[in-house]
Amino acid sequence: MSTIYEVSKLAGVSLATVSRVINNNSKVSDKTRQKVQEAMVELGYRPNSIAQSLALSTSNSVGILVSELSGAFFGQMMAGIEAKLRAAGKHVIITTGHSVEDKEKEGIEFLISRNCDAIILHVEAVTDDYLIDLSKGKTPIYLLSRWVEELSDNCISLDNELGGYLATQAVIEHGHVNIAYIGGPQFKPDAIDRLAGHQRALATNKIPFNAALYYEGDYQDTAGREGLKNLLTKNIPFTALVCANDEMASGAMTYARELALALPQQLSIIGFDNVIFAQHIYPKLSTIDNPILAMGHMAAKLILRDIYQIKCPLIKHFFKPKLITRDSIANIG
Amino acid sequence: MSTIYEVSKLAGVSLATVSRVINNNSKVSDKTRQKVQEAMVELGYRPNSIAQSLALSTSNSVGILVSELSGAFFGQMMAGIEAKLRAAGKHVIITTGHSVEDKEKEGIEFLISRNCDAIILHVEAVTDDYLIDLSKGKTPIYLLSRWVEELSDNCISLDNELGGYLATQAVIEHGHVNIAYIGGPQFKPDAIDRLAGHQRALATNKIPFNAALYYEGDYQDTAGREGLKNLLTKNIPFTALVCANDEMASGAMTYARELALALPQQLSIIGFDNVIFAQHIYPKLSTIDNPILAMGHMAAKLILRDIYQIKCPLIKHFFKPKLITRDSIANIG
DNA sequence: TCTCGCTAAGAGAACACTTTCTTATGTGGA
DNA sequence: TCCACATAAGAAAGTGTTCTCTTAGCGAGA
Repeated sequence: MSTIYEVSKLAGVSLATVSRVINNNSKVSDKTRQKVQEAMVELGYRPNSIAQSLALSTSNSVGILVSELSGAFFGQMMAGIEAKLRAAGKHVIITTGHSVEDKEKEGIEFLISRNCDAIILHVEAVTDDYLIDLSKGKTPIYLLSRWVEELSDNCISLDNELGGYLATQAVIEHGHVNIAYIGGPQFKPDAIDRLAGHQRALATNKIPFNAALYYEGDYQDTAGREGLKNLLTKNIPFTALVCANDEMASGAMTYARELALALPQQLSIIGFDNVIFAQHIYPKLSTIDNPILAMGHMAAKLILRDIYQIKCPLIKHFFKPKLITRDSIANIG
Repeated sequence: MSTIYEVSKLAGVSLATVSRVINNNSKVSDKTRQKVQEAMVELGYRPNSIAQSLALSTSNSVGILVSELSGAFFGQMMAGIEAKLRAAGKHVIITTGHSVEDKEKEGIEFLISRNCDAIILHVEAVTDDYLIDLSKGKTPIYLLSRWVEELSDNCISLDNELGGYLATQAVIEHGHVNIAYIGGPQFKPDAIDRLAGHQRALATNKIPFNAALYYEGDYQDTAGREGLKNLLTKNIPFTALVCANDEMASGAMTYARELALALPQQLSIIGFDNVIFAQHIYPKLSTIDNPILAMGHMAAKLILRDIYQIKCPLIKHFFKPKLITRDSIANIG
């Protein structure tokens, strides 16, 4: 790869002048500009953005840390962020944390050490204190789908508790009282909140929470299957199953059908997230809409505003989920 | 952020010594090492990998360019690559091309200019010649899910033609002769190959290809719905529908059910890719397994071997798809 | 014709590291 | 006791940019 030095030599000008042509942030005579541009073309010159980053200590790129690269939820999230940022000419550097503390920290350090202008974090294992500490550093951090009071200006998050409440409430309104719940891993903040919402809905309706009708899954489809299997072994009858995400709801539904249960007549199921395929499973899955794409957009807008001084109207930090009614809940009683 | 200079001052040693401690590639006495390490801890020092990159012109990271960040297929692909690379201590920088030429080129340039040690490309809009040209540059490139003969050592790809053939053949073996096809965008190599495979299967079985039973979709679920709607308006009877991916198959299936068609009795459907949710739609979708996760692993192994000299046995460049039989194809006649 | 003032272009430091070359220190053998 | 040698540590150059000073050159006004 040719360097700015070679260009300057070929064009017969100084380094500074070549730099001025590249960034055209300062007057350069047309004649000189032309000479330089011709030299750049001839050498196939491309600025080395590593060197630019070092000199500017800025990189025109923002880091994203997600738990996983696969899964409908993370796909939407990354796509949401990237679309807005790319439209503004910014690049995105993505890495993963796999929901384990060391890897999350390592990922964060990687992004910071790459001179990202800001980083967007979807972290689950790291503590609030760590994040607060981190926010005092040079690189601004933004939290997606996690709420830390002290960092609230930099948080974009969903009211997961409300979502959990709405899901269970929807099922109750169809007459169900015997309700099982397959939750997410209880070290993840959203999983905790969704469960809390479920319990609030039960309490509001004077239905006792029965720990035997609770199963903790890992948000994978296989956990839906395992969860339903496990719950059924207990021989406590239930007519509705609330799942903390759509993947687990799908897994449970598939397993229920293998058992020849009539759906939704014999078992009503509701999910959470409203990922695209929720409308393609049968019966079409009722669920809670998680506007993760919009939240991704919003995180990007926040950064565009704060970091790059591009004005973005309508900033919103806290999103409300809403119920999506489809065909997977039956009336009872 | 503190620098190596501040560490050296605090520890009372030279820059070189600090660097030696960081990289421990040279003898440093235990006493000095300890002093330096204490200074690093006290200052919360983290090496700036941008500066390291510049000095070393290497970055311990590999770039990935995908068409989209969302979608089950890309999720699996990214996850496959990342898992293997991360296990070897390498980082991944992901960006997107959105299947449009300019954006693909821009993404590639971004990755190259970030000093990636190698880049993995899933590109669809850029020409073979461009790629061949690119491969002559300093940064090694690897192509995933695309075959360019001149670059075959750096390609990992699936026999899409065979996959298309297997899908249609599966349907024919169930007695179908009136077969519709919803393809992918015909500028994408895999979409072209899958269609070619479909046509070969028809030809092998002496079934003429009827252009009226072909619809070109965009690989999204909505295209499945639109495609089926469009095909039905033509009033040419068909009993089976082959889709070039699972998303479109799901969309078509959902629409078919809305029309109250009995599935699979009145319409057999087969997809392609075997994404996770294919087993959760109803009837469970028969499809063609696309081992994209394994292919991602393989791309990573190839790079580990070529670039980082980590020996990886069992390199394989060309993958064969296979038929996954589930419940979405009915016997006929 | 001389000088003032403006603009285009150059010189060189800075960015945070790595690494080669060089020097200082200490050890062991004669 | 002296010298050779090994080894730890330092000095300084190099990596490819940007950017702040500084200077050269030119036109206009007196």
